[in-house]
Amino acid sequence: MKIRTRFAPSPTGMMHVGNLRSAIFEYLVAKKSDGDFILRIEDTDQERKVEGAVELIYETLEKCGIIINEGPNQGGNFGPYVQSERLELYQKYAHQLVEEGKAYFCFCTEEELNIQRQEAELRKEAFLYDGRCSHLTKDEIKEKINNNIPYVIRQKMPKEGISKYDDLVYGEISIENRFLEDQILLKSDKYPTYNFANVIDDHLMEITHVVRGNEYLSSTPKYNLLYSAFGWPKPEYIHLPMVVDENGKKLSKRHGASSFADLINQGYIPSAVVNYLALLGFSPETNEEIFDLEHLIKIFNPKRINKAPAVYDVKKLQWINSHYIKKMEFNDYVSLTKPFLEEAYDLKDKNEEWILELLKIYQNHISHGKEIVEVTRLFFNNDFELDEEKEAILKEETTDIVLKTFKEEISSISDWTIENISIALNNTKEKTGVKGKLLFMPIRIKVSYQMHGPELPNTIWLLGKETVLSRLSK
RNA sequence: GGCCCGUUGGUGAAGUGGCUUAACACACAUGCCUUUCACGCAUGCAUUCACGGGUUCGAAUCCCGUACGGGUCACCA
Repeated sequence: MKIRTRFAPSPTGMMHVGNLRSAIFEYLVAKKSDGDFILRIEDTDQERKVEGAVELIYETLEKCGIIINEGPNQGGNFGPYVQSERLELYQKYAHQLVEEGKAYFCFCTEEELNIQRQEAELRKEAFLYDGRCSHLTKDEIKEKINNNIPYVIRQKMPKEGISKYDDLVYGEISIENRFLEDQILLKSDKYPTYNFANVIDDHLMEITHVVRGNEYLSSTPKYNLLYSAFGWPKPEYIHLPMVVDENGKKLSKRHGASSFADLINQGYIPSAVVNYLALLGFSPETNEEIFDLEHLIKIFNPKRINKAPAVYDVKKLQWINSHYIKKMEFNDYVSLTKPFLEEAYDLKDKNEEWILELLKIYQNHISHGKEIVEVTRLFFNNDFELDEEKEAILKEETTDIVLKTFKEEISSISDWTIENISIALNNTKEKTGVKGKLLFMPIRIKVSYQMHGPELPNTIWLLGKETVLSRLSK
């Protein structure tokens, strides 16, 4: 049987990295066995629907190189792929269960239930719906329906026994049935609940492997009870460990840089983000950490997904991204970084050669596109504070003579080239007898206000003779 | 509170009963290279796997308990 997985986001606006990570794993599970990856839009919550969200999902998956086999835009044999277009289906199946006596109409209002909930809370008990509406007679039901009293449809859950299932990652999970509530299948607005629509669609779309976050670990028995009620085969379950922030909390939308679009806007590379996200809860058998999607499919193995929460570590993402930046073609690197530079600084009196050289010397130094702005600030601003460490170096006894000599050497350069600047540095070494750190540090600090940076001659060349002389004189 | 899940170095994370005197990566430190730094290369960094018991000739790996962390208990998805 062909393996089929699905990514089933709700169109609520942005693409969270946690969602993307699920999509990647779902894609990997399918592609590992040459299966199909399906996109299904779960828009049963009318209130949270956001305009343009579906387009954003498409755009994101495309940037990441994830190819959708079936979905709203590409069609397929199991459509429609948008839940709001499948409403009759849910109606039909919910009523089928009612007719078979496996579900019932419930006329309890939200207010009534809230009161019961509060009472249970006062008694420090967990609230479970007591199933009172399941005892209504046929006539009572008919009367209420005729009077247009709103209702929901609830599934009758077993009161005793144990439900268990095998998760590919977490192993056997079991829960006592008495903790399960008669779950709502159809809401009073005639829309299905998430759980119900999910099961119906996964079955009708012949999904073989359900891959999702482990927040569903304990509600999966409920899903299984639904499959059982219909007599349908159950899918395999692969629950992914949760993605948490550095404090161990579930990654929230407030967390900085947690949406894919944010990362791209900061100059992260989609393939690097995919690479990093795949490492969240999975580790390959070999020690490699840098891989593209194609290679990832080869080395992926769902058995190597681990159970402990995965920490979303921006430092590691940056490291991976910087790796991709170093490996980039120079032209691509320019298109990644140049817009950030143009946005942050006034470049109208700089020529193209200068801009390209500036970008070039930082290709090995930045972790994401936007970092080019901070790192090149010294070319556009003069107001920098020097810390104690730098001041200490400027107080070295050889500093004055080094700076004085170097200034003279720079002044006498007529042809402003990197080569000639290197010669000037060398001459300074010869004339003063100072070398190494004591030679370079004072010059670097005076000229760039920094202790670290790319090649000094290149930096000086970019700064220009005038600026260098004026900074050396300060 | 009930139920479910997790807990390996500064950080991420391998490891599923003996090849482990616990991989690898990030970070950090040192050395080499480079007329500095960075890049690159090399080396170092957990006598120990939350804690306490148990099973075993042998446990990070299996069992029980405790602690801590997280998830879940909606007419949200």
